[in-house]
Amino acid sequence: MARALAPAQIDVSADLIRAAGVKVTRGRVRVLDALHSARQPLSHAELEARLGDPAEPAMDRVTLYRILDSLVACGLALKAVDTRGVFRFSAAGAQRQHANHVHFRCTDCGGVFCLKAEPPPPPRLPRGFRLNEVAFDLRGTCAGCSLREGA
Amino acid sequence: MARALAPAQIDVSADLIRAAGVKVTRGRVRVLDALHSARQPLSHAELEARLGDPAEPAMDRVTLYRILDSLVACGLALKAVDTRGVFRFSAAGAQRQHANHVHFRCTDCGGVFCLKAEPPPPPRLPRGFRLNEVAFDLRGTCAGCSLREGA
DNA sequence: CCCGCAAATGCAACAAGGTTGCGTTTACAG
DNA sequence: CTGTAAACGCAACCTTGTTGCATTTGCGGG
Repeated sequence: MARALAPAQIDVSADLIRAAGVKVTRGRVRVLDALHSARQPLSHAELEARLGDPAEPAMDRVTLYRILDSLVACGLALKAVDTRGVFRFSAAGAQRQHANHVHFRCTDCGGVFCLKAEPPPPPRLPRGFRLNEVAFDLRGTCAGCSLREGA
Repeated sequence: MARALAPAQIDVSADLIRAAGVKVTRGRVRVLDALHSARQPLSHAELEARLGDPAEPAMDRVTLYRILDSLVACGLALKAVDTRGVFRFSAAGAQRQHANHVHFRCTDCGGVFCLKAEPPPPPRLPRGFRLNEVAFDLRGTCAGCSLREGA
């Protein structure tokens, strides 16, 4: 799980970027790398913090926004908005592991829990509609919050 | 559809607010009224525009934020975030008609379609979890967008 | 009907998240 | 090696949302 920082991984990101048909720059490689090694979608602020880690020249705020936009535009990253209204970015493909899961969202603490159950088969769609993904989301109160409330 | 601006409707909002146990003010009544007569959740900016319509003193920006927060806090309004990361508010109850529907969201045009089908029974939850609402969301391309893409 | 107090309002200032314009640097094709 | 379009850095700006504080107002009780 905790993979060594082999230079090989950098090449993977670089190759992906090259294959996407855009210029390979250090910034893009670093950002895509960070997205790949993240276990959750990251906000702009979180990415900025992570990239400031090494002695690197700490990339510009605007540049990071533009890099993220370009990665989204060429299909290497995905952009979504969280419950606070902040954009979060993830490496394309990373979210596939959560597709077709059943999720439980706690309306109290905002937590998301993956249930083991398989999603039910989708109903028949009107003519011309093409299905891509199903999300079976249950909303309510999780065990922890139920307990605190009941007390 | 276009209902007359009977003063009766104002009283309905006022009564709801009073029943919720908070002070009845002109601002709250106007806002709740606007939310009730809206067909979709409204953003702060949209509400501000609608309320500026009559010769009313055009309520303060911050006051509108606080009125919305208070309506949410006492359960008369709901707050959600849209794809742009902006908060949208709706009168409580207005969305109930969409709860427990099956929805199809077009990832192309962003449109939401209500399907007639009933949502499948929810799976067994871990101990302590309390279910409140189920959302069976299908994502893909709607008929119109499929057609345009195929062309 | 008036009084008092907590709640609500208005105003100003601030903070975070995101965008635009422009001059400079850099990847990379020829 | 060189030219050029793309990417970058910087400064300024916009929108959305929040905080502090002084003033006004709803409304319960005298």
